[in-house]
Amino acid sequence: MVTIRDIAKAAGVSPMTVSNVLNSRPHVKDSTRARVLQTIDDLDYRVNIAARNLRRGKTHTIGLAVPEVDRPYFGELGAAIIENGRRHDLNVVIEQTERSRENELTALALSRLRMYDGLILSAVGLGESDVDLLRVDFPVVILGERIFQGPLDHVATPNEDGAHAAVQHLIERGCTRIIAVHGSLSDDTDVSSLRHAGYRRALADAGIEEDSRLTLTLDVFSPEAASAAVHQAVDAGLQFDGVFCVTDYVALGVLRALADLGISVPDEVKVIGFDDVESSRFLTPSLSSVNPSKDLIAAKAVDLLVDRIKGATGDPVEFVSPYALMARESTAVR
Amino acid sequence: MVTIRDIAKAAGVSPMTVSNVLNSRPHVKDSTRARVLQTIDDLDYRVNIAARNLRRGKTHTIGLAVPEVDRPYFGELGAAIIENGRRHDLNVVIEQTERSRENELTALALSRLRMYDGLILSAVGLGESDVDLLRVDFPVVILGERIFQGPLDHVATPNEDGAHAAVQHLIERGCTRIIAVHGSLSDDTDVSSLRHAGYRRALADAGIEEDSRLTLTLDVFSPEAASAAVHQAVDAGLQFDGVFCVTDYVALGVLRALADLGISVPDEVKVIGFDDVESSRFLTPSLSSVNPSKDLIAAKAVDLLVDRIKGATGDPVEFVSPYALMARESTAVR
DNA sequence: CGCGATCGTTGTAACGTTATACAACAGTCA
DNA sequence: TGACTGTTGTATAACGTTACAACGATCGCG
Repeated sequence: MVTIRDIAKAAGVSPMTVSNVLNSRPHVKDSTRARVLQTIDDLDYRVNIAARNLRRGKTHTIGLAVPEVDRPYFGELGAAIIENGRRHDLNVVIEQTERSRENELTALALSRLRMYDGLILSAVGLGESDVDLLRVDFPVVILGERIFQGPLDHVATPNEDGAHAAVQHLIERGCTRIIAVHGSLSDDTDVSSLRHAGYRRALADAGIEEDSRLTLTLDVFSPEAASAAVHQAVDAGLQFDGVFCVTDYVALGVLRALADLGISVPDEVKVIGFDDVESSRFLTPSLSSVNPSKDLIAAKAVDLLVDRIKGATGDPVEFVSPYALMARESTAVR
Repeated sequence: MVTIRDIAKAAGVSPMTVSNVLNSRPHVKDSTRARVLQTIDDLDYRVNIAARNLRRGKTHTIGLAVPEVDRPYFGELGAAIIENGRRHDLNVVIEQTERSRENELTALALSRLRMYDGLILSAVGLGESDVDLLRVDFPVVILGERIFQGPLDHVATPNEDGAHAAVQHLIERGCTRIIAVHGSLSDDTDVSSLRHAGYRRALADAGIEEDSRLTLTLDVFSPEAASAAVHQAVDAGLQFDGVFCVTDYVALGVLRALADLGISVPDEVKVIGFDDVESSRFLTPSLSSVNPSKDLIAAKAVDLLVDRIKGATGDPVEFVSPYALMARESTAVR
């Protein structure tokens, strides 16, 4: 392995001068700089990042831990975070927690942390009860779904208000019997519960009485499961004219099931999702959805993290991103 | 920052003994071990990974560089690689190259490399002409699309044969005028060119004469662009009864355009994609596609990389994964 | 011409961990 | 008794980089 010392020897300078050249610091004569660069090129030298990180105590890298990298929403979120990281000269690496509380704690607390200057954690497994475990002396921003009044900065999705707007939109378009398709409502702060609260509030605001049979709960969070749930509901004779899906990902299965059953969207049933994933615009029918301003979420999360990395010590910040309702064919009136 | 030395002092042992405890090495009395562990817990000590990596010269982490993390195919690939990495106790981090040759070279050659024990690079910007730049003395597996007879192990997608099977399938279902929707055919080894070759061979095998007007080339690789291209072709009066899409991602735009134009799939036009992304099963109509055995690709890539990390020095391996044709509604005959 | 400021460069000492070699000690066996 | 084995522990010296202080040389200025 070629080290800085080899370069120094070959170029006839001290290791420190090589280091100065590598870091484009001033106070190096142009001719010396050129000679060192030439030597670096000749010997095909590469900086050893581990050594540099050790010495500097910084890695210029932040981690992004998401539940699943193969869910479109998290792919798009990752791309947005990477883009914002670049603005601050930060390298971003993505890790997967597999939706498990344990892995989220691992990402958060375990040794690996030390390879990053900070972490953006999209938490779905951790809950209010884990607040004490979040007291880490390390820059972390909690992202996305749950509400935390914890010790960490939090960038939240407008879950309840967004869901409220979505369901209100269905009601405005004439729906009165609206199904809600959710993941399991494990506690009061998971995505499904928060969005369900918005659903209920919208019904209440419109004076529509809630019917618990209209809430379909999935044990697995997937289009397959959503599709199966809709099939089962229809087979059981459930009447409905609208479906609010907790995510676009789930809506994919719902739309598919309705097509299988020969139920026309939007004529017989209107469907709306949440997340406004790229592909939703291209489905047939195109899927109405709530856009949670992913780019803003990413920008805010990175900015907050950078502040903390720089040493900001203020109280934890809670930021709820705005949302926009994207009305498309799946909720059209004709 | 609490170091191993602090623990040693507090527990009344040498730093080396703490290290031995941390790495569960033998030759430490149980009582000593317990005392050290207690001290570690008391002082809330965490290993400094940078220091350990420097000293050990290993990181137990591999990188996966993909063009775009927000394309479903790469999300799914990432998930598969992570899963296979776990089998070898390897941490996987994902980076984005933005489809640029330059960034791919950066990921490959630049300093960052040193934070990983190896790299899996899904190359779309690099070409045959860059072969010399690939002579790195570092474990790297090239993934996916292009053909390389380079100095590195290569796990290839069955591009030509898969495309051939897809187009043959269209022909068997009665299509005779088949559009091909591609990205730019920049050289002979990019995805589009390879798959296009399969398209042409299938036409030739069936005795269908090629019509160059039926090849639609996108300058941007997106559903939007694909949709626009189909609109334009139809407006120009182009007659066709089948569409072969270079990826499912592009097919999304094609299906959407056909729906906009009131052209029925599969009755008037049959459509097939490539990649067999998860959502394709749920589209209406569900999209026929070529499944390139993503899991096998991931497993093979990780295995090869692990071998190289362990020091295997044999000739570069070229592995082409098998494919499976998934016939769905978009190519059904009724 | 003398003095402080600036420039270009260097030596030294870490950063926190671990590989290596070896020391101290107890027990075993001939 | 002494040579040996095995256990438990430690001292030392790195890994490759960079912060810091300090050096001689050059320069501008009064």
